[in-house]
Amino acid sequence: MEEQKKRILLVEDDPNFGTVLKDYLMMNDYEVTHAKNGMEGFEKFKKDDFDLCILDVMMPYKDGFTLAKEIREKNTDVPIIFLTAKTMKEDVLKGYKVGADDYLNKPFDSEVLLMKIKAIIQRKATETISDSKQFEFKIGDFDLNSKLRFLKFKGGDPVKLSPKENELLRLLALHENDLMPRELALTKIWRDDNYFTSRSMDVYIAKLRKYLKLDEKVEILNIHGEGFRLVVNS
Amino acid sequence: MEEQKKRILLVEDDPNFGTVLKDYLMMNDYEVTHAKNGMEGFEKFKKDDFDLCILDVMMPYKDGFTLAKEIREKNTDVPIIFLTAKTMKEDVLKGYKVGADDYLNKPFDSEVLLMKIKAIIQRKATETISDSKQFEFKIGDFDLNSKLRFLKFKGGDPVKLSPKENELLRLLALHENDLMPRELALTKIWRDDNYFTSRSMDVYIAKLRKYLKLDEKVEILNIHGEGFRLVVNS
DNA sequence: CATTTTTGTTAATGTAAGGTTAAATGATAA
DNA sequence: TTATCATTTAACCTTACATTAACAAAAATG
Repeated sequence: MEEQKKRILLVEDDPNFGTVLKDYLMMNDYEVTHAKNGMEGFEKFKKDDFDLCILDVMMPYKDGFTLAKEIREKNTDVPIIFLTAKTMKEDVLKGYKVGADDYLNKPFDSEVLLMKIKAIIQRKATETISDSKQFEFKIGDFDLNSKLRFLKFKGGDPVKLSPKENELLRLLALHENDLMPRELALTKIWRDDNYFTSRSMDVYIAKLRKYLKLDEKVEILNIHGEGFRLVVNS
Repeated sequence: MEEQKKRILLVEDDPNFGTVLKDYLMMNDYEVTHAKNGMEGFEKFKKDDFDLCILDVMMPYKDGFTLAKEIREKNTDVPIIFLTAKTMKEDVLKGYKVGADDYLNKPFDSEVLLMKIKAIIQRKATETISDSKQFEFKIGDFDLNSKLRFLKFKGGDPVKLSPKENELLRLLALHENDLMPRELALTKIWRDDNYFTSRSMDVYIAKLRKYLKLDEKVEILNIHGEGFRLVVNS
């Protein structure tokens, strides 16, 4: 039974290198879409579902980081590998901030790249078991539509949620009645776990609590030092 | 926001390099156990729970790969980072085979190492969502949920437990009707066994007894000089 | 039985985490 | 640009926790 080939988006402006790499990946049973710059890369990304993105950092018009940021806005989960010239520490660090899964210094060994690709795709595969896209939730008397970013109470008017409010409430809902670790929200939503992001999160928890007050059966409890718990009392 | 410090097992035979690295990691808020060879590394690994292992590949007696294999037999999940000299492709590939999460070529940039450590530990944190076994206990008429840290008596309201209360009660429950040695709790929970931690533990025993008074069939007995025993009389 | 050691209990203290509100900054659209 | 909204930072406050102290009681020791 031939498994579905994994799809890779390769964004690389050097035509020679790009082509060689694409061929090499295809020889190894990946389906590869090659974009020649950041702009084109983003267009192709929007049109298709990819299992992995490989982005060159240095590109004219739109560099790899900017592209990665745009990609992350659309999709918080696709793995991203950066290709950086030499050992540019700056780049590496910046890459991790944007949510890179790995980076490689050019020139690199193609077998190593292959191992990394395999490892990363497999990792995502195991993660994505319970992560099936869920965007609509019933929370007590509320309906949350986190695709359209609104929260509706019984018959009332839907309230618009800001992106952060929305993502946070969605994460809580995904773990309804269970612990939603602080760290999880911070890394998934804020992509950084420090004093300030943590404070920011608390502010958003307060906002959500305000919204949710309409239904007194619904509350967000804190588990000191661990995280929060969205409970619906019946 | 002092979350529990993450624990790293560092196995590195070069004493200078090892010590420097250890200090650097400790300065960055990790708890580091330094083993000077593979043998010692494995002993220490068995004795404790670590969030991450950093293994030098080249070591006398037992090299990093062999050690990694042994570690994997005990634990399929701990992230492992290899330190390999130069760009030894062989090593890198072999490392991935053994289930490495990453590798670094010596010499490496310490900031990069730090980013990798952060990224890897965070990744693991998000993966470890549904481990709901071994966290729920029935103690007489009580239900202990030690993941959500609450203790519920029959129909009553759940009482929140502090981290220490929770861990201690959980340890007692794991040994229900049996001796739970003082030393065990002190090393597992307080990570140190001295006069003060011992006094602190007694304070927590008192707190637990207070909670458990609701059910007169449940009590915590002291075994002088040995430890405590959680008994449920039927 | 007197003394030392271990355990029991309560209260005080210091620190960290979380809550709340408002102001400052950033980002976006009119 | 202004005006508007989203997000972060700041300030201040409250609560939660762990430790330590102080003293009482029990158990062991010789």
